[in-house]
Amino acid sequence: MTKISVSKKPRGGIYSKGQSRVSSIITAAENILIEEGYHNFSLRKVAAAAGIKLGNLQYYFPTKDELVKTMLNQVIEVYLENFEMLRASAGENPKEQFRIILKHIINDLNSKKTTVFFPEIWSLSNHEEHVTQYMDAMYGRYRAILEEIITLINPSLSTDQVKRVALFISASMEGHTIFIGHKKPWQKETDNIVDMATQSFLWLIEQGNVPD
Amino acid sequence: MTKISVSKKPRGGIYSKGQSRVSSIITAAENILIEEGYHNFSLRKVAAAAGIKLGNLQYYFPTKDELVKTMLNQVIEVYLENFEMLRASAGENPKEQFRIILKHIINDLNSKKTTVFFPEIWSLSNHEEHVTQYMDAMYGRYRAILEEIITLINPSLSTDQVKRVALFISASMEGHTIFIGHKKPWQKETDNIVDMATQSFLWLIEQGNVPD
Amino acid sequence: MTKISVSKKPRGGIYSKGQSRVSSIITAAENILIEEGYHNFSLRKVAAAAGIKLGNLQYYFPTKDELVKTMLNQVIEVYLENFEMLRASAGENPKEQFRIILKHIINDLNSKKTTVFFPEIWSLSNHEEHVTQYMDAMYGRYRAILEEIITLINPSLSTDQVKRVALFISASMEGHTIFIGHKKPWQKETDNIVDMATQSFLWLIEQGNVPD
Amino acid sequence: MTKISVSKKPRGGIYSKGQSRVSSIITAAENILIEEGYHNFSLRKVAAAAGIKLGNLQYYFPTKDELVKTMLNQVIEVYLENFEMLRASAGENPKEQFRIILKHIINDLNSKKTTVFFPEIWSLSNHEEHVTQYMDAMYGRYRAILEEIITLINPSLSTDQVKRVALFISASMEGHTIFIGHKKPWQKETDNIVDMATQSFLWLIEQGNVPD
DNA sequence: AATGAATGAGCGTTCATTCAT
DNA sequence: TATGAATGAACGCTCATTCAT
Repeated sequence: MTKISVSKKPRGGIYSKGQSRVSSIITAAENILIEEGYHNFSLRKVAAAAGIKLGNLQYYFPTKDELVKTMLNQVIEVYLENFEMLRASAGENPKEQFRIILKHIINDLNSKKTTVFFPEIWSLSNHEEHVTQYMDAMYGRYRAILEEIITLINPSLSTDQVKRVALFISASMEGHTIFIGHKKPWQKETDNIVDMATQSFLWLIEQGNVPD
Repeated sequence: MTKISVSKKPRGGIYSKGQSRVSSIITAAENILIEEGYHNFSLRKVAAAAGIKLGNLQYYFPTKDELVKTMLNQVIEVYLENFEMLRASAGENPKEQFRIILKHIINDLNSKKTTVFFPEIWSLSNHEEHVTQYMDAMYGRYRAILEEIITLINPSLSTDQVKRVALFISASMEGHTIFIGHKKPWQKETDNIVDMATQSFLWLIEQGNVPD
Repeated sequence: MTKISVSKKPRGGIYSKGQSRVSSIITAAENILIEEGYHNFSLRKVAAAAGIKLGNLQYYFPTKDELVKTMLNQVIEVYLENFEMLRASAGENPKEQFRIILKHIINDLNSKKTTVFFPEIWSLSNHEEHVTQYMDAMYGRYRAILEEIITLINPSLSTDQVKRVALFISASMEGHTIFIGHKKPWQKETDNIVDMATQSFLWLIEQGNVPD
Repeated sequence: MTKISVSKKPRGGIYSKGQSRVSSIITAAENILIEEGYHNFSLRKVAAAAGIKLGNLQYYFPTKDELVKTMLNQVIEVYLENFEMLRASAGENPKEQFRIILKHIINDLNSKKTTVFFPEIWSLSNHEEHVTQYMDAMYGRYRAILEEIITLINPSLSTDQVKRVALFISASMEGHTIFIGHKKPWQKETDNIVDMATQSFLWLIEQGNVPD
């Protein structure tokens, strides 16, 4: 469960003003990415959104790549932290935990940030090596949690079987982003999707006939 | 099942020269999109890849939008035509048809074109209105086929239930693009994914407990 | 009173279809110039306005210059022909003729065509040699008519005095284009301008104290 | 007598380098406009004339419109300031003031800048809304000065009569630009034009028979 | 820490022109 | 006659980046 860190850390860590600058820049960058898409993402727009001049933005993030990396890392980190917190607070009954987590994941797809950010990451990961690494690491940690719960639900599954079914489940859920996400045509079906997902995935886990 | 057509057709009707130019431009555009991603997609690159000058490309496609629309429409059309042909030749046993179609869809994710194109479309659809329309229409036709087969497998499902389960299945399968697609880390799991998908989706259809 | 002619005549003189093509092109060109100004005047726009393809337009007018020359010549010619017809039908009393002609000239400034065309010609004449020639020839013929009438009104003026006062009068009237022309703020003052012009110019002619 | 100001100011406030850059760009722009005409006016040419790169020019003037507006505003401003200074130093005798001012205005038409700039403005004002505004405001201030003097010469004229005769006089004088301006065929007649203008306009004012 | 200034490259687009059909 | 096809140049503009202040 390796944590990915940005090679050259943004400056201004000590001073609280600089610190807040960095985070306000990241926030601005996230907004631009969400509103305009990566193909319209520019440092000038981020600077304007952050209320600073281009030159100053580039004092904190010398290159565009630096900023994008930091931003993606941040988004992913926050996303996973929330997810891990959720798992920690999900109670003791494994099947109940599973239900809660599925529900949370699927409901989260409705948020604008998730709806827009993830397709950008998927698209970028096909063209930018370092994004691929972030993404794979993210889904690794993500699946790790599913794997834990799956093992609790059906301890007779082998490690490989668990990994396989976790992969199947996580992949299947990601796919709903483009159908029930923010402003997507099937958003109102979210609860029904949760229902069908819980049923069929639990059946797959419990029934145990997973390829080995 | 409306077929979407491009409003302002590209030139090149009378002479065969123009006809082939148009298709070679589209091919070049697809390649650039696949190799570089939409954020690096430029008319100059497409023209170079097509072996013509920029000015000539813009004789056939007066605006970038025109070209992108035509290209997306083409890719989607070919994709759906293949899919519809497959369904037509899939034999008589509904469950067998379902198996074959799932297998085809999931195997298709391995191709570079599918792996790269679809995330670009998903991403673009969040920022460009007309891409949203293309995409929604495409998935509409795509699900229509699934709905037919689902009805054959379990005729006791209501229309709404059929639509719901078709949505769930198609969405779930799309999600695998980013895990088992071309050069993705779990490509070797493709067959196992087909197996798990077939099992769990068939169970969901047959067991009949779909939200209504 | 030299008549300016286009060096290379447009083709299609014999065939009536070709003939009308030329004139419909000229009409289209005039409209584009009026609506868009010379800085937005292009062969493509003219072709579109004429309802033909660019290639065909350039069959009749091989270069942009050719078209512009022909168009300007045409506009000027029609303008002068109207003016000369007016003078021919203006009655016998010289002062009355003068009044009628002033009134006609000034009223003509209200028309969109005159309001827009002439400033374009003035502007172009500062940068394009051949336009200067057209323009000077036009104003020469224009003043010739004024000179005739001025001589009739006050035969005691020398030739130079007549030329001088005709120059002063014609120049003064041209200036009103930008104030009382089509959509100009003082359009409603047109009649009052006619009144003041007639009074002061007649006084200048009759009183006879013109520099010699 | 509203002073028109440019909405989005060009950069270059703090450092003197930027300040002088702005004015050298404006000068370059004026020269290009004068030498080439607006239909040949391009940012690349202006940048080259200013001895800077295109990108740098656009750092100071983000859009072409911005530059053109600023340039026109500047030219007009300087023109009016000179005119107002002249009026302030024109002595006490109203008729003498009038003579001096007419002489100045008409002589100014001989300068290349005036000869070329004004027809460009007239032409542009027919196609670009904001140029119309600049131009109208300019002539408003211009006539205001004439109106003052006219009132002094003949106090019995009503406000409307004064405005009317000022309009007539200023319009008439503008018209001479295209005949006695820089390199125009009648440049040598300048003094005679001054003479005729002074006589006839003074007569019109003093005689008092202005439409009301 | 922040802004000003400048560059060079690339973008989508428009255009006059030439030549083949 | 008329259109199709293609080119090369220029346009206004956006951008990431560098460096001075």
